[in-house]
Amino acid sequence: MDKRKKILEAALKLFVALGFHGTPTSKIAQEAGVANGTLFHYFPTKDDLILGLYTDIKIRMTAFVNENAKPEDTFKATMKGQYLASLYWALDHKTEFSFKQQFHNSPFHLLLNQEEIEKQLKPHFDMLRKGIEDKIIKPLPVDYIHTLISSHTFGLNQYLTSNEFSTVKQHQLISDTFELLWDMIKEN
Amino acid sequence: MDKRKKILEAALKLFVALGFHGTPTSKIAQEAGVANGTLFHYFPTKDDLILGLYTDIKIRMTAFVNENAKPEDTFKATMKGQYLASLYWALDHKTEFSFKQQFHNSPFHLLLNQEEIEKQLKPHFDMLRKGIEDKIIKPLPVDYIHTLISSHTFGLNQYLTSNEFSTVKQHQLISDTFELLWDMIKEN
DNA sequence: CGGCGGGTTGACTAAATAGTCGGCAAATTT
DNA sequence: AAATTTGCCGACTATTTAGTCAACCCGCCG
Repeated sequence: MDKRKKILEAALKLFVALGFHGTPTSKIAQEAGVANGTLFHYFPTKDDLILGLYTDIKIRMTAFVNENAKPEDTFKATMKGQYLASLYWALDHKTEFSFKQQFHNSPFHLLLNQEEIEKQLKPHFDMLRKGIEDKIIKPLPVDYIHTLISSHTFGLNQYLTSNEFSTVKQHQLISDTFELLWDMIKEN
Repeated sequence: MDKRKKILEAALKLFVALGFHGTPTSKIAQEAGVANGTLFHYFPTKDDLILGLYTDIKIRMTAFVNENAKPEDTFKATMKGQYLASLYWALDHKTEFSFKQQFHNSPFHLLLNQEEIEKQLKPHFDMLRKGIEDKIIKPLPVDYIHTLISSHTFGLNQYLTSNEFSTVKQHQLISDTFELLWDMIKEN
């Protein structure tokens, strides 16, 4: 039941293991336990499938971060909340995270609507701008700060994924790393 | 002349534009102005070609960084030299950098020899360990520091690539960013 | 009951693809 | 000059692939 979901799950697993073009649609259908035609019923082309999978993951991740990162009283606490939430999501969804990474670093990311991306980023940028106005963080271009934060998140995630740590230690490391990041951008 | 080189150049260009499996060997041969069979004369399989291209780029990059980042008197200056060199290389070789990124984030990176990688990283790790011993930088795991630095480099590069800055401004930004990074890891 | 329609099937096809192979032409060696 | 090697060619093939389609199943409504 819910074959669309099964297809997406199978596609995720295989794309991460074999790459986009390395995975034939027939194998995806097989892995999903679904006929070949059914796949094309839900996703008219392979590109549609890849893009559909990306948006599905993106939506689920954004939902998680929004739920778990409620705005706190201070600017720093709000930022930390978001930082922690996205990192924990990535750790709990390694395959999804790996897919996202692969997608962003492939020519497929060109299929994305640039306007759409900016719209999604706007709240975050607004928050950073406010932090600058209030002289809490350094007056750097917001997209620059954003790039630094996200690559930082990505790096830490890679480190945590390639080493196996206890949950406690992991939490400690994430928290400490946020402090490093904060030192980097806070106004002195 | 030097068909091998022509093949590598064509492969680089097409892989970045179309993805690994999105690029047929026939198109690579055509773009290189070389017969189909010639490609397979130099690279018995497509995987060999991808791996060959990766090592070729890696070698050229390492050579550049080693030349341009001579050990300076202070620890910080040495580190800054390396940081600048790799960033300038990336900016001067955008396509190569993009390929490297795509390669690392694809299942192909599994073809790499893990031992080999560690051997290449050793000098860098040794340097960081010395910095810790001498109480110049914070006593964090060296592979952790390394991950933070490289993701940082990657992020900055992405930022510089997606915005067009003047050379002067670019240099300024790179230098400033190193200071941010340095503040993050230096012992207080 | 009979017919309607969305979801599902899997055999099928037209096109594309990685890799082969027999041979050629220009160096290099004898 | 003959023989051998080497790099190179491009037509060819066996296989794979994305996508099609006619038929089918089954719940639902008139």
